[in-house]
Amino acid sequence: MDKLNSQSTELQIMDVAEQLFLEKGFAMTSTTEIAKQVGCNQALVHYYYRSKEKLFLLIFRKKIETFANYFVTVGDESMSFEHRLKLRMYAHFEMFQNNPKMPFMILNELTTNPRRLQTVKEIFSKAPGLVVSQLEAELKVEFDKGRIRKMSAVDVMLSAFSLNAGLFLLLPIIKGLSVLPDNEIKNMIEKRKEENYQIILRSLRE
Amino acid sequence: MDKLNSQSTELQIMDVAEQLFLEKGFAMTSTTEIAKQVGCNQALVHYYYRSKEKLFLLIFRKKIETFANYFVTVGDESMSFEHRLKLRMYAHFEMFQNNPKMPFMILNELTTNPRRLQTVKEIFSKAPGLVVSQLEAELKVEFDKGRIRKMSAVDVMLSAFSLNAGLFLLLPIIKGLSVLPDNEIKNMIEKRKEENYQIILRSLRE
DNA sequence: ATATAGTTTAATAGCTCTATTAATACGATG
DNA sequence: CATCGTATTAATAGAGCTATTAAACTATAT
Repeated sequence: MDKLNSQSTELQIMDVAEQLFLEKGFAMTSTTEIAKQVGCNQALVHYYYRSKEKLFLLIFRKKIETFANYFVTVGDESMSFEHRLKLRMYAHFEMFQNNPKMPFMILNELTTNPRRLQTVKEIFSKAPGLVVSQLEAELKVEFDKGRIRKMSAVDVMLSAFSLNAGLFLLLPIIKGLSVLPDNEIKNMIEKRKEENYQIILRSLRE
Repeated sequence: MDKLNSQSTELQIMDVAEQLFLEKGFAMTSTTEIAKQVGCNQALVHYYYRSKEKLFLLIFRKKIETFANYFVTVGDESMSFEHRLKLRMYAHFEMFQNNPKMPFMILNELTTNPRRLQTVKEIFSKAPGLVVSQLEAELKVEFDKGRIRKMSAVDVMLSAFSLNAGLFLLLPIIKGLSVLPDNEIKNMIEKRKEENYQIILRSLRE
């Protein structure tokens, strides 16, 4: 193995682990495989991170926090409702673009291992219904102006989330079934960013 | 263990396996656990189904076929475009309602184990682009009438799929975070069926 | 009652995985 | 160069898992 790697072994382990956990999930990834891919002894994984679980939680927490942080993006009071909606939708989408495998990892771990919901609860406890009630208020203002139909913030968020996450969840399958040539995929993703915003916007129109 | 169960052990094993595979995925489910939950010896699982992989594939194929079959639902020529769209969206949604854990299982297995894409290809090879081109044609008719904006069938299907599957993928998390009281969940699901149809319909409006 | 086919069990081989331990190599510092 | 802390390795305990095998059980037909 080339030991010319600039990074410390400790960080390399973390990086490789992140890749593998994202790709195949906690259960399907072994510390042996991580070590092999780093090119070091398997004991080193435990030397630095004690246990597979602890190493995983480090990475998982980071992802959840990235995810949670997105929610603070609010936009400016002066902007139109449409503009603010667009900003949010784009920010959400771009977070997934930068972490395309995050949605699957989070979904996978929370579904197969419900115990992990606790971790999420803790991290989200800070800003829980705050975002929802914020959006709720904005929707009410627009509704009172007669600009949009009556719709709950939870519903809007659920739709937006499904559309954005859905694309990235399906991406490996789309690629695998080679429905689209590789070079057009990037294209398609970029188009879906605007499309998803449009869908949410139109779904609100009276 | 009560051996008064009406079903044969062979079928019981299949049923329990289906539950567990749906719940926790292939990797996280052991034949030992299946046997324990059935109340029989672990060797029986292999006696009837040879290997864990073969047992899994039996179940996985069934799910994929259920999924693929939905696509044939077309609707009547005489109906309006809206009506046909509604029929399809509802059929799709109801298939998920009847198999709420199917989306996760399929997604999980195809993502963590790309080798399984082959299985899907085989099953889908029968009616591949047929459904897409069918919808494409219908969209063109409506577009030519000036009733809807220009949009590709793939885009529409991706959106519809994301919205419908998204709800059922998120359900365990929504329940786990106890965002909603248990009795209101059924309510919410039923509302989302119409809502998702509305979203797709509105996304098409010129 | 005995033979026979189909079920079920206990035991275990063989594998892989996590985690630990003790020994060794490395590298900086005094 | 001797020392000391850190990094790394080999070896292995201990657990769980899949799959196989041979023996035991059960029911049914002759």
